[in-house]
Amino acid sequence: MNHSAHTQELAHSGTAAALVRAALALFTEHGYDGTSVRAITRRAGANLGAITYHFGSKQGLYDAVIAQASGPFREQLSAAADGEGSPLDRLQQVVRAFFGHLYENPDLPRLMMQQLTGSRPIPEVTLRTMQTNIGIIASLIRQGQADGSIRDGDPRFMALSIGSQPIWLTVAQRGLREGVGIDQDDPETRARLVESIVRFVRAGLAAHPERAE
Amino acid sequence: MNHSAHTQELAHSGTAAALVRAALALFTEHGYDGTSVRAITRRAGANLGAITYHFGSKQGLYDAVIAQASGPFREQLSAAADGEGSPLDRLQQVVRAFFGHLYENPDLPRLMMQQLTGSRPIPEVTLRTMQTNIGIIASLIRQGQADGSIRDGDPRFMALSIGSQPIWLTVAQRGLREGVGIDQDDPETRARLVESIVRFVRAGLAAHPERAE
DNA sequence: AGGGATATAATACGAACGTATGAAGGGGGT
DNA sequence: ACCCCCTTCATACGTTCGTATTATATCCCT
Repeated sequence: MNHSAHTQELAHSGTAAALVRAALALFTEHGYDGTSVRAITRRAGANLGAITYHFGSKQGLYDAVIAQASGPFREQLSAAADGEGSPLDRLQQVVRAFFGHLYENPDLPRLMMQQLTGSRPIPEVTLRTMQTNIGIIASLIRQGQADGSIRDGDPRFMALSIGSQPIWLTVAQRGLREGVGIDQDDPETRARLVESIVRFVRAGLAAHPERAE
Repeated sequence: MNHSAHTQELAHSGTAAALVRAALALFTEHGYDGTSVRAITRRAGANLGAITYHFGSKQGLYDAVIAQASGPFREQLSAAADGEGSPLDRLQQVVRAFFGHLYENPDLPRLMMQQLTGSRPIPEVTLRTMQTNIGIIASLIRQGQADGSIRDGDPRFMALSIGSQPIWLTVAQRGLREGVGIDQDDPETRARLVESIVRFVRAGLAAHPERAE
């Protein structure tokens, strides 16, 4: 039997990787309790016992899924934060990167939300991801406050104001389409929405009113 | 048997109301699939068959729970929108009311999030609630744009920027406490956080820079 | 006071769940 | 060719699930 440090490696025999892929889709769609090991193995083309064999248990597979999905998020954001320009300009890039990554990995925010709204312990990697992302934004804000381009206020709270917008907007996508008539699957709508958020964030932070950008 | 228009009336025999109360708590905590009818009836002090009898099925009870929880939200918000003062002042009040209601009814945002991230159809009442709340905020923004106090931009998108903050911050409460060290259970922290959001929103909307409020 | 609707109770049923078990494949290394 | 280890497979076990069924209380109305 195997299922030891499977939260790291993920090439495996193909079966394990297929299980993670299938499980990511199903957990995202139906939640942990709503997804059966039979559904996962069927979708992965694997045997019913494959999850027990490779990951020890359903929970073990879930942990592996979370770890794999959360990993790249932090890197992408800190890359945007290390760019060129004034703090305000870089924050703008961070917001765009935030949206970009969430739009390309729509599973991630849904999974994170399920963890936050659920009752089981929030996985370590999720907490770290939140902490890092808030930290990145807050540190940019502090820089802007130091050079006078960003107004006063607790940088961490302001970072929450910023981060909440991409997260909620991507999580609520389905509800916004069906209930409010805003369809983020339409590229033009999405672009205008992102730019609206970017402008809102910039205006919410700036110490002085700004001419056109 | 009964279970007809039970989404409306809710006084009932006491048993039905107790079922709704117990179900609200358990659905919020563990989700729909994570909550068994046995757990609900046990907590409500009712017989196993009570859910079938009063609501027809587990899903019927869930619908009743959603309807009861979502109802008061819209009213509270539109009350704040009808207050005194400039559009910016009233928007400020709306944000405070938003937070106030979510803090007092912490089940509501978690339930709504579960619906948005889940796969089953989003209940009609939830979609209506989203629509109304966005509409209220957007209409205040339009007023402010008309009198020149609020800058240009799509009012509905700006409304999303505003609404996303109270919602996400209350839903993510547990994660923020455990992962970022921001504890909204502490009244002082909460107050400072809300005021930070209010200022952020005001700055994000205002057409002209403003002196102290 | 008695009868008919309304509510609660105890139990049964079939299906689906997560996991355990043991047997059957299937390639390298010697 | 052989063995051995890793993987896959088929199937069984015990639980728990949502709902149905049937019997017993409880209450209002004339």
